[in-house]
Amino acid sequence: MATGRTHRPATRSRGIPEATVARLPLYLRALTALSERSVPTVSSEELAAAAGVNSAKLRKDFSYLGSYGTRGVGYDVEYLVYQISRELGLTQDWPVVIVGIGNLGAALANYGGFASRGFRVAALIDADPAMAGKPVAGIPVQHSDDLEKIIQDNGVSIGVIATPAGAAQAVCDRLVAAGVTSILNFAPTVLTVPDGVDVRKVDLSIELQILAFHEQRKAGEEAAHSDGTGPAAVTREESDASADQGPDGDVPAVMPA
Amino acid sequence: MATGRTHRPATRSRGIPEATVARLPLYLRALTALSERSVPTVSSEELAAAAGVNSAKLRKDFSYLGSYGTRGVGYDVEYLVYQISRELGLTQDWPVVIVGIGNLGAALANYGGFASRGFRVAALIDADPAMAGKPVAGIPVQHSDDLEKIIQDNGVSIGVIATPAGAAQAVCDRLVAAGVTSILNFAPTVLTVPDGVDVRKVDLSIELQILAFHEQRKAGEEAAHSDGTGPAAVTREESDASADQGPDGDVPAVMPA
DNA sequence: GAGTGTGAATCCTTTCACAGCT
DNA sequence: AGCTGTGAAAGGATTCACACTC
Repeated sequence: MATGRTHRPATRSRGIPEATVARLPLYLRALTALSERSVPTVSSEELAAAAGVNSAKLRKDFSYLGSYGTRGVGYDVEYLVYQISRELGLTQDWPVVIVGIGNLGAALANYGGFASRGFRVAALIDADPAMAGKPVAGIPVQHSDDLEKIIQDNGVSIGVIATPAGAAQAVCDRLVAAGVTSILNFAPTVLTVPDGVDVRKVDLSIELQILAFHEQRKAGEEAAHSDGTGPAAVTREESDASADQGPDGDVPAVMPA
Repeated sequence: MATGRTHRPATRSRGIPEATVARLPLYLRALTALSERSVPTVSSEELAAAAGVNSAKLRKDFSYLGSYGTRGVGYDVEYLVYQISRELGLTQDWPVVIVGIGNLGAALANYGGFASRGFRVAALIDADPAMAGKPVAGIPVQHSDDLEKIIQDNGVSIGVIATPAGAAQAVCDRLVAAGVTSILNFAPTVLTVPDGVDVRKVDLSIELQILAFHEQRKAGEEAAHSDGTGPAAVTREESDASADQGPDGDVPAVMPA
């Protein structure tokens, strides 16, 4: 789903399934933690537990990357970190711009997770002239009039949209026209983009609504029979967060305050 | 994904596929927009375009809810809004607590999308004593010592975790112990919860990493010529238009202002 | 003995295409 | 004539289970 589906059938099989790609960052995070604790190797079982997936899935996922494990032993942590980083394109530095420096944009700018893993906040952009020059997370906000120039000067190909829904499509169009080919959209709107541009969306209220659905069901079930099924036993989360959706994101409006 | 699955073979079988559930909020948003414009009915084709999915999928999704359309005509907007809201459990009011009122927590508290659709921010909770009493989005922050009491007094069953990663599991445990059964997790950690508790996660850096993967692939593909440099100095120009999504084939506008 | 790598089976999701209602 | 609702086909993703390697 999301993202570059298209060019696939043809050419060489660098064919890693989307579902696998979506889990690689998870594995990477777990591996990084192990690496920091100087753990030299892990079994699929251990790593799977740390990442919150099951081990068969993890092994299958890794099999798409190649045979990086050792039978009877497990995986070399450092080596795997490198391989996954390379596969994800994180061995290089990606300059990112964030457009829309409201509460959310500021939160994103301050979010350490970006900088830590291959991403660098190259610029913050906002339409409000009053914001211009003000530093957020140590980076001065620039006015959106200069959007195209900023994109080009910094060679940015990834943009983050954190504007109100009403402004998102226009911002998106300008980003794309200026050369951005990947967009992470936080605005609750469906973005329309040309082919070849990837959009992923993160939609807070949608996630809550999905939870509400399950919550409601639980309430209904209880009514049926209080059952004696042993509760508990521990499971792991997982969920995929942010349904990825097609090349575009979500839906039209109804906006926030 | 997530969610406690399978208990019981399910007598009732309110069996709506997860993938469908994840799209219902999307449809709902599109329908709400139509409703506000007083549009009385929509065809699956139109609604699908607005939601960014294809019409066959949409019809199949709706078929799990029942037969709410009229052949030859389409769907009654108001009626569908009601049916989907009910299915998602949004006809009732869900009190939500947000734990961790940093940049992100504040952004969430201010996010209008919550209040608008069945959710009510019942309380903001933070571990920093200095925050206590300070209003964020008009709601006074409360100290985390009182977490259990707050949950119980407000009958909260949905919690949002926006704390740093290190604090997330402990907060999660306390929420669950106090009665919360659905958690939306923004902290970059895998949460372990008892069976019967749903966790969905939203992970910003994972989304970016997925984009980087595809971005890298694009760069590699056009490697036939030019460059030699990193992704930083890209000059793009592909983009052939025609986002696939819209089954109708309307070509997106690519121009900015 | 321990643990990876992977065909084969299973399950879930999407897409097709058309019968059937209005 | 138009559009929904849905079996059936196709495609993915997950899980099983075991041969194979260290």
